[in-house]
Amino acid sequence: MRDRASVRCTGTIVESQGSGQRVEMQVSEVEVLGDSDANAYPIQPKKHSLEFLRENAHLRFRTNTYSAIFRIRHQVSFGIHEYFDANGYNYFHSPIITASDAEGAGEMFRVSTLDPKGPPLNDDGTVNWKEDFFGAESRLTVSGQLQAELAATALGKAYTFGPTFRAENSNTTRHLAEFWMIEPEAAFMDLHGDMDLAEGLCKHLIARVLKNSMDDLQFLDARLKEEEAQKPQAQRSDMGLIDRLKFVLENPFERITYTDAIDILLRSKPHQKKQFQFPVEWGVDLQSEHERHLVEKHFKKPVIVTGYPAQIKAFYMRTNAPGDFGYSEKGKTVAAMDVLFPGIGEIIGGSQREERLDVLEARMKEMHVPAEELWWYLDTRRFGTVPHAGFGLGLERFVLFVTGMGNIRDVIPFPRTPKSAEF
RNA sequence: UCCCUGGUAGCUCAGCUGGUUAGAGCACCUGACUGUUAAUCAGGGGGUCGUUGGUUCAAGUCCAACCCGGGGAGCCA
Repeated sequence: MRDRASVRCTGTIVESQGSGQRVEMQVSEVEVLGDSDANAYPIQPKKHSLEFLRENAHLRFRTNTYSAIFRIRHQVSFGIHEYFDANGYNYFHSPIITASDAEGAGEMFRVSTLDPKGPPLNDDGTVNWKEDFFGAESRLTVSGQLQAELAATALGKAYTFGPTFRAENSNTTRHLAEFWMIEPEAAFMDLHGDMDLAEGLCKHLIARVLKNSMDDLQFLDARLKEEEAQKPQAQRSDMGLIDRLKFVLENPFERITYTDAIDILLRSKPHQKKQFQFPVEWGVDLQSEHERHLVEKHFKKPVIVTGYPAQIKAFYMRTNAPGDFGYSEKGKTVAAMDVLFPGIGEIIGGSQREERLDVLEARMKEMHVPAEELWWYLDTRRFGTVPHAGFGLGLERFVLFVTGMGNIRDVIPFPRTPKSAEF
């Protein structure tokens, strides 16, 4: 029998004489169920780098770090259903394959059964997609939101929770090509309700993990402290993992408008000392450095930013009028909201949707979104339209926060990223 | 995709300005010892130095291209 072998032992549990353990087993019989060649087995009984374990993703669950992470991931996933079910939301399955490329959330993966070496061609030399499996160009979904809106106008409250795909060449610690997204959508809900829902969900999930996964959290907390101890003093965070979760749970998220956020940034030290790399002025999108300043330096807690300029946001977001939350004299804004978390940045992006057909169509034209392809979506506005709102929460980003891990590839079992789809 | 950084034994890494047979700790194998739990002691095996090409009498070391990892940025969840 060698290290890492799987065994079945028969014996007696007795009080242990050793330190650091209460009981031990005095074995009378050992059966080797599966031996293991310790020479060939990649995971050694020692501390491995996360990079190395990532290359052995098929075995990394066997380490205490990853088993803790994936137990917590389960708690979060289960808690999502628990929260929405308790609040009257219907779990709605949006499609994974879609024939529309106008969802507007990013580059898409093509789905095809055509032979790439010699696809059927039209007279003008372009590929004849009518010959393809679905009779049209089809792709993997980047968002279930449009379908969730259909569900909301029927069921009242609905949420999707499924895999989502982005073919963006993003190489960061918080992007995946395949990730799991939660997208609630509710009829008769405005942006305030949307924010309440988002904050309520985050807090429910944190509370659930604190309740059900304390052992794993303590392990990850200790792991994090060890890691922090090797960093220079200035980069260490003042709170441990569990303290951080409790803090977020017990304090209201800060809610500010984009216009106020810009004002805060303009008055901030880093701006006055010209330490920001990107310009701060009304109309530009908030960069990571700006979000970090607001969340980690200025407010020191999760922040919800609302009322972004229309030109930097998606076509389906509701245009603000005077008196609306987030309206600004400085330019056209929409009823959008981003929830920003410390260390991660945007964890939720949502909005009240544009329910007025004429306004929506004008906006689509302005942003070159092909209305013909989305005729079915526009039907929600044609036939008994209703004010409604929703958001998208990235499951892995949330798990990142709850586990205190630094790389999104470590909180999904088999990460799919540019140049990497093994296992 | 851009910027920075790295790729040397199974793992973590050392290898100064190019110079003979490339090192350490851990892991592994053999033996000894042991109420051990990061055991200990002695001995042993193990590397085409990311790939390809170039410079040179000589390349792990210098140059170029490419591949892959890590950090940051953009796109966003």
